[in-house]
Amino acid sequence: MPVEFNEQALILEEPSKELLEPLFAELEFRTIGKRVFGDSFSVADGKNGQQDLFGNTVSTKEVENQPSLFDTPIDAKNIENTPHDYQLVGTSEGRKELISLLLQQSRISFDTETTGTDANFVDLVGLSFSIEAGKGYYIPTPENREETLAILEEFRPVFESEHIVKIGQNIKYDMLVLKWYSIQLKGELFDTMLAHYLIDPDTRHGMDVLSENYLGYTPISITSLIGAKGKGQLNMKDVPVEKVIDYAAEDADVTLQLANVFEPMLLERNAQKLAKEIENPLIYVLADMEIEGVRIDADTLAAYSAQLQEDILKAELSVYDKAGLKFNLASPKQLGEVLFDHLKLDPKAKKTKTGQYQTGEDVLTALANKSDIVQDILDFRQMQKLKSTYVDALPLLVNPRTGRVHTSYNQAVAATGRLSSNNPNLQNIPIKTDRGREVRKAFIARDSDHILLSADYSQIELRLIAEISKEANMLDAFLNGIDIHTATAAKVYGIGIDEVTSNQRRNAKAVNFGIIYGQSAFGLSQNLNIPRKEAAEIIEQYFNQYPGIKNYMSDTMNFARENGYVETIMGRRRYLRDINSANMTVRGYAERNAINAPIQGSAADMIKVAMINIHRDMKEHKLQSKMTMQVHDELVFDVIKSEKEAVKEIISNRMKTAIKTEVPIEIEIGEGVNWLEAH
DNA sequence: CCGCCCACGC
DNA sequence: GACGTACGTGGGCGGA
Repeated sequence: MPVEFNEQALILEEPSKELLEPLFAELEFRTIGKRVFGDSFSVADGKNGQQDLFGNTVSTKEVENQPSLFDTPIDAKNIENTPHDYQLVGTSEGRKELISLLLQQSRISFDTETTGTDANFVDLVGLSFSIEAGKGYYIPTPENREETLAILEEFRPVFESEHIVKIGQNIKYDMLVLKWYSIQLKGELFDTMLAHYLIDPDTRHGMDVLSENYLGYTPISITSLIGAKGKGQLNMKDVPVEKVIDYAAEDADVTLQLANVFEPMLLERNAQKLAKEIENPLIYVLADMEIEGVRIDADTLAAYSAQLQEDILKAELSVYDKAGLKFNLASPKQLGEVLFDHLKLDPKAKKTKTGQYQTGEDVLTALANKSDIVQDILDFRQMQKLKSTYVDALPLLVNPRTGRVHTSYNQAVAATGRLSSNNPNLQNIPIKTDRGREVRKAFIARDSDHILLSADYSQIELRLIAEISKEANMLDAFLNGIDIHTATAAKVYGIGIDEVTSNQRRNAKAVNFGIIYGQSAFGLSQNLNIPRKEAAEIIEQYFNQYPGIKNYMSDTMNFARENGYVETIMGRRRYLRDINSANMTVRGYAERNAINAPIQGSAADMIKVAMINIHRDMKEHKLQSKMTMQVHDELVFDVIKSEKEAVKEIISNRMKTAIKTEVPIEIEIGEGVNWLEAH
């Protein structure tokens, strides 16, 4: 791996964790944490220390008293009342024995303990393994990097074995930590977080909650080790090793036990293939993309920031001038009061449920003819957003080890099967406005020998709704290569393709998107700013011309009502608990999910398959170029110029053929020195 | 610290 | 009469 390690960067006193904390708390990714509660902790601290087969101190606790009905609920199992055998493996001889034991296994679970939550910045503190429920091993790693590397070298045959299945909870994190130490995990993976994501994507997938729900066992909380987050929280490396043994070994143990529970559940829910052929293999692809990172032109952003700052100030002063008073323009509450109480721009101004005036973009735009203050406010908002969220934030996330930004793709957040991205979020980089597009120019190729290449699926969700519904007219339009929104307009308005006006196409486009989301006539009328009656007529014509779509919608809803779930082309399920609710609002939400989830989810399935195949092809052809970003229907590559044609061929082939369909799948490939040019 | 409002993407 | 377009991430405000 072409990564230069910088010793200084490795000794981070304060890993940048503020941003990650909420995410990891939600995932209960148990490496850094929450809050100390007292000290009801009992570990192998000598008083029950014994020698184990590795000649190390053993932390064991036999169940002395079964909990009585009167103090602890019977199902509230925890380390205090549950037999376990968690061992410290702290010597070279011990490790040797453990490694030889691990190498005999067909599957192992493991976990890493680290100094923080961002795999790209942390140091390793220890490793834990489990090969049998109730048993676990903890191997502390020294603070000295060279010594840790030496220990990891001992474990390399285990991690890099093609034959041992590696079980983990959010194993991509551990994979990345190991990659930063030049260990390349290999072999089949089983991620308990992803298994549960396939079993029930709408619920939570953190280890603690999974353990409680499926094992009836409450794991040791991270806060009992490192304390509450905020000032005074310890780092895992500062926790005495005897405390970490149980915590870490229990993690590996619980993970193994969860895998044992989830494997049959995956089969029951028809999700085993998705796990084995899509989600688990994709972990390798995402880890490679993340560690590769993306180059950012910090100088361009710095210059743009200064310019924005100037323009923001101008807009702000203009607003204060026109309003006749100074206030905090960044405060929607204050702005609402100025616009509607002081300037009285709209006597019927709507308020939010918290009693503030609404000042969102659509509200402001509707007021644009009342006062030219509105445009200044919109400009201010837009520039402020660009500056704070992108222009100023991105350079702060450049990793000093690599000079690149390394996003994290979350594979278990979006209930439809999509990925999400954070730190930074590379899936919401601006594109719609000129000011926003400037940000895209700052995403650049690795060096002058490289270019960025962007490949987009064209109208993938509409193609998939045509595919799934088998709607003949829509399939025809795609098969004949007619622009789908123009074709839709011609149908809806009963005119020829050549007669469609740009306004008619715009309306048709809005309906096409509305259909995907289960939009109503009211929603369409709002969106297009047309009378509700007109919107209803357009929708009626739409269903007349595309009867297959109408059938798809009612069939899908009936399926959901009967089965309690809907599914994608690949069988990815989303359970809709509220589909039969008596509450109209709640049920309506579930019904829209029933329509949308198979479409959005099938598109997610397709690009995931493409990514796995592209990744494999690029490795097999020993190409140096890298896939670096995924934005739902787009893949971005950092391509060495000499490989351009070969890479294009692989991308095009694999994206088009990821899933066999009747509807033609088309992609667009662009290239350039930056992301804006490539797109 | 956290919920709300707002705005960026697909 | 209320409701009213899917899925996300994140910055800043302001009340607790």
